Amino acid sequence: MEAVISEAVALLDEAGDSALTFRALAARLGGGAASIYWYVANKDELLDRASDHVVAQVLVDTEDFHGSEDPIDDLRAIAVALFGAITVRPWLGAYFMRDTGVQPNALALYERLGQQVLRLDLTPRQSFHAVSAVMGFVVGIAADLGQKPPQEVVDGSVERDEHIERFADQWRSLDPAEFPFVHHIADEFAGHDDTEQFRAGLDLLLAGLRLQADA
Amino acid sequence: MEAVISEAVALLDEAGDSALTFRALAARLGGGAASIYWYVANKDELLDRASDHVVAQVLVDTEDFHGSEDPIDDLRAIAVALFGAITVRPWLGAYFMRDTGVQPNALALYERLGQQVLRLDLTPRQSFHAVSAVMGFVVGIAADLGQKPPQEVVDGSVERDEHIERFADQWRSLDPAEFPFVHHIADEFAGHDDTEQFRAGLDLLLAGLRLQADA
DNA sequence: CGAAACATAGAACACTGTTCGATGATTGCG
DNA sequence: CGCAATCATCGAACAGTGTTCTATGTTTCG
Repeated sequence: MEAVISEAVALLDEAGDSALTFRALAARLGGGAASIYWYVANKDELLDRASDHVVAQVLVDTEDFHGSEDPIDDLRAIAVALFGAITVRPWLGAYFMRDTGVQPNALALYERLGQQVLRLDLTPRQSFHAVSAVMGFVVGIAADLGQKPPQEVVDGSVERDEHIERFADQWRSLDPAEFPFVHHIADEFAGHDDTEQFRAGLDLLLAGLRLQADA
Repeated sequence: MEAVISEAVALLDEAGDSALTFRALAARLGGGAASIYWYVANKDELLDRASDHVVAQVLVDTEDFHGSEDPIDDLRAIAVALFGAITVRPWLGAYFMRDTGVQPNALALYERLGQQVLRLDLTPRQSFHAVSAVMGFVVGIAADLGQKPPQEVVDGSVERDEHIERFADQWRSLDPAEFPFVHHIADEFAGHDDTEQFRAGLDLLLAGLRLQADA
């Protein structure tokens, strides 16, 4: 049983979303496809269990992220850790938003974020909105980055830079009068780092939260 | 051609993500499934075109959202409009994040957000991060709401409240010592409004942005 | 008129999730 | 020990999917 979802995660990690098929998974486990149905009711449950399995690891990794002087620092640290986990596993983003309240470990993570917000001076409604916003932001940005490149860039990172540069060139070739902003940030886009981009947005969100807490 | 993607959008609107199949679409159009391949190379392109088609409408709806006294007000208005469009069409969220830079109308929307940010006093990098953050937040939250209820709640909104209430009850039955935050916000969750929740998070983000612009 | 471009479908293929029924393996117990 | 009951596995089949191929009509226009 543990081997089933463990191998499912491995399969997703190696070849992505579309690679997880009952027959492929069965081949890895050295058995028939129908056998998997003894452990899991359907594919949805398989994905839920796989997601929850890696979220459990995030939970472990963020175990000590509490009790620092500034609750918002803890909040940021947890969010960054979750973001990192989804960045490494793009498939996780897609299957994360669904059933946030159903998958036990996802709920625990939600709670962990919430406990930091509890340390701020906010109304219940404000804290509910704050945690939902952080969670949504992390998942949204991470899923955004989850779009895999066309079919190249499955190897070296040099080609990744080229791919992103080609994108920027495409932007630069647009009409400057009609797309002033795209031109304005084309260079930034060309040399951007995903994690830095995420942290910048997160900091905006947290700055707004701090403003609200200090009001 | 116009009829193809138009009917595809209608199909997605009526019965959701899984209802759009080549055979079902062909039946609606009164023809064979293979005929669709004359207009579109594969299903991915069909979905891209369908997405872009409705984003075009968002573009029209937000045409006048510029030039107000406060650029951030315009930014908020555009974001809310986009959020509304995805709320009405949950399928759009899932297919929105991919190829943001490829689908022309999505790029135009990105530009429209960016032009408001240009009015703020920011570095190119800051404005790049700001627009990406707003875009990611909208899509992330909207996609989060896109998870359709189990299989009920396809009709009256009364049952929706019951469904959400059952969720809240489940939360309330957790161990208060282990889940203090979940208990703290259970009532808020039970009576929450999706749009209000979104706007609250967006306002946090925009407050942080204003802080950065005024610094 | 006739050829070239446009447009349409039916049949088949490979692949997916899923079900069913039969067949082994293991275990507990009288 | 023997044997029934549970646990576990698998092959074969089904319905449904995206996609391709090839053949056939339909329109356009020189």
